[in-house]
Amino acid sequence: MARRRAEGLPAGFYDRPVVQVAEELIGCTVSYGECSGAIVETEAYHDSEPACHAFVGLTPRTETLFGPPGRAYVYRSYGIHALLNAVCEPEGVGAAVLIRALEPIAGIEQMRARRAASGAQRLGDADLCSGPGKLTQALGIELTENGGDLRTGPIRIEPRSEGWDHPVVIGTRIGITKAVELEWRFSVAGNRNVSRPRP
DNA sequence: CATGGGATTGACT
DNA sequence: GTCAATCCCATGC
Repeated sequence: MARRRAEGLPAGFYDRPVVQVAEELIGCTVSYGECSGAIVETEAYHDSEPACHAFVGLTPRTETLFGPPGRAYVYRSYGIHALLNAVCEPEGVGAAVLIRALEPIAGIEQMRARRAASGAQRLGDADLCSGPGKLTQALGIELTENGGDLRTGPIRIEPRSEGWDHPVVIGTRIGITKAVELEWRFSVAGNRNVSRPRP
């Protein structure tokens, strides 16, 4: 059997309940330009709960969220950071998985250079992509990538490599003020790239 | 058209 | 532990 080529996840992967997709994205690979990393932390958001941007309904901002699954939703947070999400569930449902942290795989020196250019002082490997704002900085992802197809790029998400076997920890989402009780955060147990606070 | 609030990070007490 | 930086956009007048 031919070795699997690096290619996007199947088209139907994202067209499922967002919490399930969030868990299964752990271990998958995000790549952009020369840089790539394994997803070690995610959170799910759904228009049925108030922490989700799509809770307010269809607006210019949430257009991507309500669009077809498998696209990138990139938005600016706190006026400073770009945050990367994977749109899920059928078109017409506003749901997405926030990619919160990566374990760097390729392009590490470029990641370090970009993080340094953004003013970061701590630049160990575990400081490059250990947060949703950090990883977009490190990869150089901007708001212009909003709406891009995650199967074909420029931002691409690829399946887990064979033999991925790390326990996943479930917990509550971080940094939100509404629907704080939902346990929709997933992370790789003990991984140093997971953002703080660790579950 | 004015206002206010963030799915964050880094620096500082 | 606290706090400011800084942009987009939803909301309300």
